[in-house]
Amino acid sequence: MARPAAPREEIVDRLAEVFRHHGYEGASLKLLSDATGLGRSSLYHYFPNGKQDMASAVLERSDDWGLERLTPIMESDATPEEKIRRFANELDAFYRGGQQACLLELFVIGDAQALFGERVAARLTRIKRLFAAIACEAGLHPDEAARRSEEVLIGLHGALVVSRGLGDSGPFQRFLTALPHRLMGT
Amino acid sequence: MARPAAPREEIVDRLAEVFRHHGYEGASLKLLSDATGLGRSSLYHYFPNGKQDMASAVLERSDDWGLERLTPIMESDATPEEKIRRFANELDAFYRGGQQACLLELFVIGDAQALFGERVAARLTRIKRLFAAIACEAGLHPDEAARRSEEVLIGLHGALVVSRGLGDSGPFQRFLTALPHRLMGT
DNA sequence: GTCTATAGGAAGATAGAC
DNA sequence: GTCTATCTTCCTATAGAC
Repeated sequence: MARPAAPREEIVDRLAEVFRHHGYEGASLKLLSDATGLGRSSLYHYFPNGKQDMASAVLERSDDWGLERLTPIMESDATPEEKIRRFANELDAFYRGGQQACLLELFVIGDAQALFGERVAARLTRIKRLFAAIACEAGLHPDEAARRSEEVLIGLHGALVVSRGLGDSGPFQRFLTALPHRLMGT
Repeated sequence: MARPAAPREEIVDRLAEVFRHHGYEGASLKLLSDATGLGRSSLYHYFPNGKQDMASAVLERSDDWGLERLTPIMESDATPEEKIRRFANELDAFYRGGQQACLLELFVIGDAQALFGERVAARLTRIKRLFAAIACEAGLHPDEAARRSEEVLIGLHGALVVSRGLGDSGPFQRFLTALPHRLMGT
């Protein structure tokens, strides 16, 4: 049992680790309790609806991460190339070099699908639009930007799956390196 | 409870459906029993080590599928372009137009990771080599073929995640269409 | 807020009759 | 091979004292 996590944000971060490692169904209350250092009762105090609330909070915090880390980059006056390069750095840190699974792929399985499927779809769509916006900024035709942003969204999640499946960060790293060219290159 | 499945192959196919829909941890014996029409005892008769054996059989059958459906294409005297086009058709059928999850991504989560992680890695590597072989046949330099086969492997799994996450077959279909060009195009 | 205790059920797995 | 019955363990969730 880890030391107790005091601020709610840190609690949710530790919950996220468990969900990302074990998936929704595999994340038992015992694992969630151990990871946070909080007893079952304390968890239910913070999250009255139990596991479902915890997963929801984790998903929301992941949304917040996007707003906090990605939006400022978008709104900066950097060039599109520079923006996408910073994006790549953020993604690299967020997914720990590709060894950390994405919640979105975990939450379209089994019970979680019914609970969070729509939120997952919405989030995927938002990320895709973000990529498309950068490509448009770089001067690509909106249709071409949409096509490329889908490719890049696919590449991101595929690279995570493959890197984790092979136990090798290489594929994810190579994807991030090629990302600017994939999105906007000729 | 579905009608009983007689031949072992069909039993394993039905087990696979459950694993693909619910993941390893989410696939409870009740679900597995209902899907096959076999009681618990019967399941343990066929699979003495329970769920672990069932998942193993499912993984093995998925390997067999590759050998039965993909190897003949590889060994045919079709052009590389024709081979990859047939590959795409097989993949489309196997993943039901992109709405069916891949076992490999499900088995690198939680408990399944420890049990099947190495087999998953081996299988990913084999698929990658298959793609690379076709690209080589098409005349690409081995290094370039390796690079492209990784991209295509990433694209395949990413397209599955995104299509399922969005509840839209479009991304997977577009990936399959672009597959020949991605692997061998200029 | 956190503790202990426990309900109530579902999980994986097994035994023995047929 | 399949059935019923059962075991043990684990699960989510709640109640009530502190």
